[in-house]
Amino acid sequence: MNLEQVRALAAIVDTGSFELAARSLHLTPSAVSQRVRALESSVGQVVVRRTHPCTATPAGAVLVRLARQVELLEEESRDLLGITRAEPLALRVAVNADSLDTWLIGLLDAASTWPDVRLRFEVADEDHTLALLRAGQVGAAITTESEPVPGCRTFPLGVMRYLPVASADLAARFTGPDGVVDWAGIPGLRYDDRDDLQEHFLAARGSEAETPASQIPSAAGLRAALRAGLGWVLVPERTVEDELAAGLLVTLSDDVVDVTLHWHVWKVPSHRLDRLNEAIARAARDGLGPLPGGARGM
Amino acid sequence: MNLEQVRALAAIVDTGSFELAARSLHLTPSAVSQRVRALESSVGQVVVRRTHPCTATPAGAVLVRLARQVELLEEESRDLLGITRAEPLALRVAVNADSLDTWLIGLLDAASTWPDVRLRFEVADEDHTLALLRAGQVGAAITTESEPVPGCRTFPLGVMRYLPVASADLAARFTGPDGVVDWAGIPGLRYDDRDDLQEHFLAARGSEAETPASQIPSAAGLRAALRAGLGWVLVPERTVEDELAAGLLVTLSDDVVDVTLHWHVWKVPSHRLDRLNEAIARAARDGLGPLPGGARGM
DNA sequence: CGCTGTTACGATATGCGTAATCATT
DNA sequence: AATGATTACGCATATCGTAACAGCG
Repeated sequence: MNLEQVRALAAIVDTGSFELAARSLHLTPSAVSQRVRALESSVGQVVVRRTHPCTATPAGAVLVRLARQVELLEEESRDLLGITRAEPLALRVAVNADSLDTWLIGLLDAASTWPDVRLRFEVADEDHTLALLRAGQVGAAITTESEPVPGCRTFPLGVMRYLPVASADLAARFTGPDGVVDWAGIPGLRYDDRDDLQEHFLAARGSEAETPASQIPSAAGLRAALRAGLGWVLVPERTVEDELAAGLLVTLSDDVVDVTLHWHVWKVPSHRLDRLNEAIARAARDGLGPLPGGARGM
Repeated sequence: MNLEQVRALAAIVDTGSFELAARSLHLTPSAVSQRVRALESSVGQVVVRRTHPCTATPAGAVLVRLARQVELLEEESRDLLGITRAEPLALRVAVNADSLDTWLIGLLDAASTWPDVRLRFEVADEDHTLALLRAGQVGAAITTESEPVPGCRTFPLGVMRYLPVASADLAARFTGPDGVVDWAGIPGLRYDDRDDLQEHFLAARGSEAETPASQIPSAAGLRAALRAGLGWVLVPERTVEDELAAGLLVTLSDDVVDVTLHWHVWKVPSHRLDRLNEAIARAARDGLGPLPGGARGM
């Protein structure tokens, strides 16, 4: 198996097209096409879907992961040999939007001092982060599932607590004299159409959850809408602590939603990954709630 | 960094010479020499000592490990793609002689059913197994130290118990009427010149251990010499259970030497390594004593 | 019809083998 | 001297680029 050809495949999946891949490899599109052709004939399977953007087939995903892991090993060796490359290595990490908006910010401070890596966060739904990891597209992922992934190490990060909040006046408008919220009537907000957390919350409260919630796929936008009284939303506790204390926002219920987050990462020996693991664990310790079933470190 | 060149280096270290490496790569010695030359000029360091046999320099060791780990990843990908190569992959493991003679035999039964790997045991002194692992020469090692190796995973295996034994008549000859053994007088046996276990045992008993022990670097030979009454020796308990029960051999003291063994293995995602880890853990569970400080699984 | 991937074909250059040379024992 | 690594050199072939072609939106 020719690893240069595998690299070409990875570049295509990275850039999304043969043309951009050729540019990044300092080659012509023709050469890239020929490399992929040779690779496909050697493995006997189609490795890339010629779509826009180009995507890896299941067979291609295996090879993409191979390319990335070899790249990591190679950089590790280069470090040990004292050969420093000009460009830092890209570490792709799949995360959910809420994490990136909240506790992962603590990681960025640490990461800013790493000269040899460039973090590439792929924001995805919690379910989809695992798919990206399986596909070899990312080297690590934050998930809600602790189900292990082949070739990966897993450790629990902590609990992210969501509170049902709304602006004080909106809450007052939809709260009865008995202090019970009219869940079916109060307008909802949500980040994107994959946000099933809120639907579960509503379903558990008898509301059939067909409430057409406003959709604002921006953390800042969502908070602004929240403050403006456009609707209620389940948000990470940390993001609204100040507003709650100031009385601008109120919780609609004492119930909370606790989501346990897990870290999955390639089992490849790399000090870059080790350092990332440590920093992630630290950021989680600082920014997430403790684990439910007794403390277990990494 | 050209991985074909790195492969050539690994082949040289494997075979011990440029010529044999060329044969194994289906090339001429000239081509191998040129590859190494190109590699050395690209990393700016000498990677192999032109001795007999050829050995890797520190820089070369880094690259050899890279080659082996990439090979493992590549095979893993090939498995996932359903491409089975003709020749199984060589997994190199550094072990101490005693383990290979005793509890590791249980592993061989399991390993015989693996069509895709060929185990290559490198027998070495316990201290040297770690060196082989660090050098990238082997992918896993059994050691007496739990000190972690960068890029490796470690778990404890269990305790190997050594008994001081001798033939019944030799024991009788060097045991006083008070039942105390004349450690300074009784002749000793040992496997090889690295066997410091016995010297420690003697030193702890006041004997200054300059006893010129007979040296028999063969497990079968050592046991034959033991039965023949040539000397006493510290041997793994399991190897002499039957003879002790039959009264052919006797223990010279109730004191035992317990050595805790540890497993170190590359942190590379490979189902071959995972399977090996499991089998090792199982063999250790069956063939070694339980861990001293409370049971902790892998 | 423009965009992007593929193919045909000529050009080049990487890298091999042959054979002579050098070093080491 | 013999063994094994290196080097000089010519050559083959893999691989690239150019340019024409094809599929698709």
